[in-house]
Amino acid sequence: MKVQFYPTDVDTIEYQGEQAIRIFGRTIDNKRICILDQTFKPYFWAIPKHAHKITQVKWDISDMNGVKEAQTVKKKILRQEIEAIKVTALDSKDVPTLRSEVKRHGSIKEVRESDVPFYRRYLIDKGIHTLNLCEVEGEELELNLDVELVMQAKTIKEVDDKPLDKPRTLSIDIETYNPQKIPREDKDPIVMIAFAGDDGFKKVITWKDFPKKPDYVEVLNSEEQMLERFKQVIQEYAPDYLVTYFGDGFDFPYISKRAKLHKVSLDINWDYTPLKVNVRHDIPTAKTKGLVHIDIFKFISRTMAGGLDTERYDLNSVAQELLGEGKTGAKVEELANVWDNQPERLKEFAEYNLQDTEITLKIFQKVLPGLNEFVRLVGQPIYEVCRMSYGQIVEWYLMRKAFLKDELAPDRPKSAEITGRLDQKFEGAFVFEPVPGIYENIAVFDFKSLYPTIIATHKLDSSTLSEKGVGTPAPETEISGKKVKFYFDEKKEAFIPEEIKELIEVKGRVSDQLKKDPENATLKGRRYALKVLANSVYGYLSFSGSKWYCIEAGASTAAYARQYIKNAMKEAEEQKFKVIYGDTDSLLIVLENKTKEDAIKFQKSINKNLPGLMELELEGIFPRGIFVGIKSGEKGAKKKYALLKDNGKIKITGFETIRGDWSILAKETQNELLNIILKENDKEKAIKYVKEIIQEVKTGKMPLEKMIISRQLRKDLSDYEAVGPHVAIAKKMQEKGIPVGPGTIIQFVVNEGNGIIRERAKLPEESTKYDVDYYLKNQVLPAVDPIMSVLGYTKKDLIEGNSQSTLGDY
DNA sequence: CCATATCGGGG
DNA sequence: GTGTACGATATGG
Repeated sequence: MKVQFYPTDVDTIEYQGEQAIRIFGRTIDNKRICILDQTFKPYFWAIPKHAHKITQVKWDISDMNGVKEAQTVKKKILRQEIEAIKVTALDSKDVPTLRSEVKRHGSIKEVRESDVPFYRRYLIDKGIHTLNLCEVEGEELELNLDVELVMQAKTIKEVDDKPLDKPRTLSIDIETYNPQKIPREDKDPIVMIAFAGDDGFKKVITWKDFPKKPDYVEVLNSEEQMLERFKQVIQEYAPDYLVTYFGDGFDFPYISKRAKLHKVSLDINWDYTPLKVNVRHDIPTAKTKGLVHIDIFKFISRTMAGGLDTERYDLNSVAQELLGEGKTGAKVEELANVWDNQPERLKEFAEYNLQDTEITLKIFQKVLPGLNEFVRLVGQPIYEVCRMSYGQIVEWYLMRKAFLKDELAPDRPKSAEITGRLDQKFEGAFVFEPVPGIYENIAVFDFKSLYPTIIATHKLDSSTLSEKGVGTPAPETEISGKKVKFYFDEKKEAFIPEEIKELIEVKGRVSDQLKKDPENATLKGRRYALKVLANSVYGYLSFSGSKWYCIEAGASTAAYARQYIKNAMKEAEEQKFKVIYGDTDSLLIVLENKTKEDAIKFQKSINKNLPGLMELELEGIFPRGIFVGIKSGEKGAKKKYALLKDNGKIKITGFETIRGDWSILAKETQNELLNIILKENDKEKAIKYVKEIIQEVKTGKMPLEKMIISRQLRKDLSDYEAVGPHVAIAKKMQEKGIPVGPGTIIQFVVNEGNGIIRERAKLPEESTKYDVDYYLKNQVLPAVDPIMSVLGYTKKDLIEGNSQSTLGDY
């Protein structure tokens, strides 16, 4: 029989005594399907030291244990033809031992592609992209799986590149008992779980009854029963995708732990095995089989981050930006108290819980076209693509391209190799040191895809890297302090530069299509995915873990970039523009008595002389901007400025009070100050505002809650060697019998008195008087001083309340 | 300066 | 899973 289906997840299982490929998906008539493919065999490549001995080596390998077959095949390494031995193994489990044995053979130089996970190899070789329509031919099988159809594949192929467009999706979210804010897995139960489905399905399950229950609420008798029901709801809904916001890091580890305590088996996988939370180093991931767990936070905070303005990636901020709506209603800090003492208010929390799943679902649907494009480009399962770092995205994209071009990929470097690479540092981007100040009418220019266009235009990678004097020299640069100059032979065929060139060209075509259809989400996602991929290749070339590592190309790319940006600056100055800043690929000039047309003329004059795909763009004209100094001196800090946009929003770069370990006081003050300066352009108001704040701090009138600094315990108290303020407090809490442990957030206020900080740090409720000096010196001044010194005020001016003595400096 | 610790997301 | 991988920044010594 023949069936058309959309594959959603692929892995390997043991079947009939050997490793088989297992594909889960959804058929075109909407059934869940599982396909087993035993026809595909694992293989890797062995490269002989001497080409003339290849036949003998091939026979030696054929005789090794676990070898199904060894053949010589013409392939390419760095685009040069070679003869390689394809070693086909009987079973993928045998590959690691077989690989070592082949490596030990005296006439073998190296092995390649021996570390490609079996199912990834399968997808690449079969030309199958998950989510794209495929056709399988084979027999129906009887297996105990939670799907409507099981098949054993004879043949399988991709038939269309239109992806599964309406996956059945269920979003989930838990609420936990939280007397100490961050809940403790072993002590604090889950009190509610919400679900939202793409067909409008909504449900909240809990285990405490309360009045005025909405219809979607179902009350169970205990946490244990709620967990059983949780499982059931998922099985009944039978989604393709199970979507969470930070489910890898919170919901699933928590659910897993609570289920274990109650001895509930979370067998929601389509093969009836339980959900598994893998912890590698510090980072947990929750893997399901069949249905795919998509932690949308992971994808948004990593891969989409470059396309978003938000500085924070909490659900509310991301919803604000992507949906234009945020969270409303209950305050989650009150949940523990309401659960214990005010069950009549639990309705608010059921609504809150449901809202989180609905927002998560909407965010997922909003970013899905983009995510789909990454999956199509990378060609690996969506579960993995949405968790990939940039390095992996590039690497698996290149792996597919390498296969199509007969290029043999190197194995990943071993740890000794990685350590060696990490020690090699090269000179990075050029950053112009700005003169601190406030500027008006700032024209911002950008080299469009600077690094990718340099790599493609000058053909920089290991396939063109040549010895001294052969080919074209890249600009001189430094690696680990040594001056070096590399040569790249542009006449040679280049692997990575040609792939980049193609990416840039495809992106250009997508941009053209977008001009005709500007709101097309698929096209927007495609353009973004292409951009991210192209921009990541530079990092990939010099990333210590990469297969196609080439520090010479990385260092030379940066060297070319410095040359281009410096030349553009020089040219701007020659055309009598005032350059105020430049960083990597951008150039900021003030228009002064010139016009936008002059700026465009400058841009054209640069573009006339740029080779290949390179291009300078005018990003826009910003009405006002501030550049701050390093200390209160004259030198400008690099990468630390704020620009006022046309739409009145402020684009902040490099100011660091966003982190939670600053007090609210520092954050609010800095924000308000930037607003006064950039929007209102009122220096008098700025100094007045800062002085008022400082005065309020000095006189002790600032509310204590604005002084709270939060820090989280990350390990058991006994494991701390260095005792920071929050550790000291936690120890005291423990002595009093208050439970503290990993995850507990310690809030403290630094109080007046003698001794070092940790002796004066106290819990907010035990604090009497905050330490004026500490807050001025460590919170308020670091936040405002760099900005105020631009206006000509020294720290002294701010603290002593003198008049603006050094205004002349400005 | 280097080594170690913390944050982020979640409640 | 044909494994062994966060990335950036602050603080302590």
